[in-house]
Amino acid sequence: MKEITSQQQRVLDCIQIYLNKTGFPPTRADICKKLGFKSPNSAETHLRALEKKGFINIESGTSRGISIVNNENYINSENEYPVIGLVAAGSPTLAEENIEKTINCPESFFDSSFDYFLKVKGLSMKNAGIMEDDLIAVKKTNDIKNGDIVIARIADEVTVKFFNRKSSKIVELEPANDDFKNIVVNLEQEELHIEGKSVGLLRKN
Amino acid sequence: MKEITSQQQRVLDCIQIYLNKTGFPPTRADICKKLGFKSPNSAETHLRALEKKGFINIESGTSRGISIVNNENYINSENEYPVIGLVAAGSPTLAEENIEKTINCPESFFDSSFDYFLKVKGLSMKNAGIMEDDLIAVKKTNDIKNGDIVIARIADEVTVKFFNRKSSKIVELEPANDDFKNIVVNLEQEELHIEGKSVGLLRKN
DNA sequence: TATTATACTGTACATATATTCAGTATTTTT
DNA sequence: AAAAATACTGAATATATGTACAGTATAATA
Repeated sequence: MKEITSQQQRVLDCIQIYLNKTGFPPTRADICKKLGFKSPNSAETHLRALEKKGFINIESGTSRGISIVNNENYINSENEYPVIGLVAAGSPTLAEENIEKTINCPESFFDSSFDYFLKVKGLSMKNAGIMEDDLIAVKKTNDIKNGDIVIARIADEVTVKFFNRKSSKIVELEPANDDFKNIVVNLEQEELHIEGKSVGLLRKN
Repeated sequence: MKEITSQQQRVLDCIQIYLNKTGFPPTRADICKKLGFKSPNSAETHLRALEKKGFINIESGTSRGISIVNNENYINSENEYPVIGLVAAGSPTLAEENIEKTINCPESFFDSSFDYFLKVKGLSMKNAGIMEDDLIAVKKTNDIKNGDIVIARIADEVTVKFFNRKSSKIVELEPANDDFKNIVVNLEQEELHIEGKSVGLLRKN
């Protein structure tokens, strides 16, 4: 890290003091007011210099987008995961690829990483403990083993089922409910898309 | 300080997370993007409500002029919740009040706040989609309605069941599995402790 | 029953703000 | 001696942003 000048130090201090006082960073104009500059460009050039020397980060195009570079730790592995609605999982139908809402959840929440939550409709996986409106944590992957719970798509019909490869050509998608039948897919005749597999489940009640 | 709603908690969490990540507060649009709102006014009204309740300060006319009010209650949005093992939920037996591990989870994760995760043994609640090793989010409360899934204790036997008050003296604890029978509790003869109720469920697979 | 609080979408607009360009001047580095 | 960095003023502008206004809908409260 390059050497800081006394004026740049004043600007850096000013940012820190402003942050302590208000909880958010100053604008260029705020810095000018505090340090007696008459042009916002005075602050701007100092900020650029501080950024170049590694004392701060500036988020371009963002108001008050100044952050003081702190030597260490951001323990931040938080993310907003989208919740996508599956219209009917009983007899599989069209999936609405609409984000209903998002859920904040640590990245390491399930044993494996995942990409989104799928809201289940229907009871075809009832005996696997997957009920209506449950949220399945879906990981987009093609690494599927027999017995995995997969989110499968045939044409534009999406369904949640157990995966079971019978042969190189035949895959069976098995429900966990006696009221539903196995879906036998002949890969030579139909195209089977595996959207992903379940790595966890979330229920709010 | 007034009570915060779950949506307001999500907004508050969002602000804290954004602050941790960037070093400055989010705009209304940032909050909308993170939480899936489509109108900046959604964020605005939540912010006004949070300000009114004393959780944040808003500097009027100031971009990103949000600061979280420093209070003891609100440490962080995230918390480590203990996972407690329930030895056998089939025929209810002793509960090991040992913390197996902890899980990091936002406070606002379920629709209601909760106190710990209970790891389920047995399949007595199978038809309610509660399977072996599932984690039930338990809220310690005595505010129980018929149909709630409760964590009940009779003497030192703990079990998860549907709650059903039959009369002032009789409570039935109902399993969700035909292989199990109802537990009829005569409150005049036996002491029934309600440890809490289920407000959510978490499964890792 | 009326009212308030909550929880949103959607549009619009004034202004807060970042940022560029054009200068001037001094100091430091190459 | 030339180039680059520092340290400013001043004006201009595109856009980032707060915020008001107009709706819709549901739940809680008085």
